[in-house]
Amino acid sequence: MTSDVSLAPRDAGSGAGEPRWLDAEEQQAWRAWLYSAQLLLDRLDRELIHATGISHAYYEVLVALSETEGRMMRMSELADRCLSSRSRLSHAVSRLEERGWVRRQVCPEDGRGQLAVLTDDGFAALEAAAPVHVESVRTHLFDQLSPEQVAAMRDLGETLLRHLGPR
Amino acid sequence: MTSDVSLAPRDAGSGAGEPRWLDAEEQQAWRAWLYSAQLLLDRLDRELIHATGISHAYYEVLVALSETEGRMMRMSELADRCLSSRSRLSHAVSRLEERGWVRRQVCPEDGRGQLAVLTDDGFAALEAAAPVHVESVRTHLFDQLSPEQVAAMRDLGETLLRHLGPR
DNA sequence: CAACTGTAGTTGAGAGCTCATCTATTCCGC
DNA sequence: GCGGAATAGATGAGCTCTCAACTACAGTTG
Repeated sequence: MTSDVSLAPRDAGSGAGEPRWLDAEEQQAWRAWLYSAQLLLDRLDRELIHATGISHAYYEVLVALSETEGRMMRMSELADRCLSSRSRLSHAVSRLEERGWVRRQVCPEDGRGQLAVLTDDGFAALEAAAPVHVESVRTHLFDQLSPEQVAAMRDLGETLLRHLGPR
Repeated sequence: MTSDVSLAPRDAGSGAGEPRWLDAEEQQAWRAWLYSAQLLLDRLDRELIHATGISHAYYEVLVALSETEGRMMRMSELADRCLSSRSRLSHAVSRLEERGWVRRQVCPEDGRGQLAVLTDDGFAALEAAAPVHVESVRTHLFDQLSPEQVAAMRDLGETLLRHLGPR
């Protein structure tokens, strides 16, 4: 009844075979997953922005950089790690540059390439944001789940990643 | 090692108590969930846009309207159902109106209110999009999961919704 | 080493979202 | 039934993301 695919299935095959509609069980599972994912992502993003001024997307850029030695990374690699398009990352780095948290540097080995480098200010901003973010994740995710549910969450995520992931 | 909270915890409590950092297990679970959720939402959205020109956000508006009798709903209620802000929905409905898929109508019971009404063209667009979307959901989600995993997904989603959900 | 092809990254226009603000209407207390 | 508070929704500026060029360099082939 409450589903995104609850349109009455047409009976005459209209091109590509009969759609494989979801049954009631599947719809409830799908809806629950979709709503909870949207709400959780939204909540984490908002809390991070409210407390630190950094969106989750930008936070991930800073984190990725902070984890490399030298705190620098090629733009393309950084885009991949952040599940971001090159264009999106390029814009994002430009804005992080304006804040003084990242700077660009030509890549020595490849004249086409650019290295994004995390500045000390950027690292400091990340250090300030991390405790806030981890607390959000605890509050809205782990504190709500039993150990078995956490295991199931991991299993689910890894299963889907094997299908969806580039890595 | 590969985490968004893997910054070295400072030992001196610096204001709000020691952050409850994630351990390795938790980080893997969190990463797997986050990446898979982002990739799945992105994939579904793109496939829907590519095949039908409707983004998932707009699709949900059409679906919500199609499920009511009279195919109409108050703006606020529609916003709630779509996990959307009022402003966002107002903009969205304006664009759907331009396409001729939705029209606005003053609410009889409340002079302040507006009813969003799904037009026949809008319903037809939805009917065309639904099989495409359900096939995406099947391919990238249900086809990848065992029945036990589907049950776990539902359980997870519902648990999180009890905490996050307004409803 | 000249021409072609592929790769890395940037840019700008346009679409969608957020936030603050604004208008119109209803509800409530007196 | 009047004045103030609350509610419904719209609007516009600013930011982010996407998509389609576009520039610049690298690698490859003759």
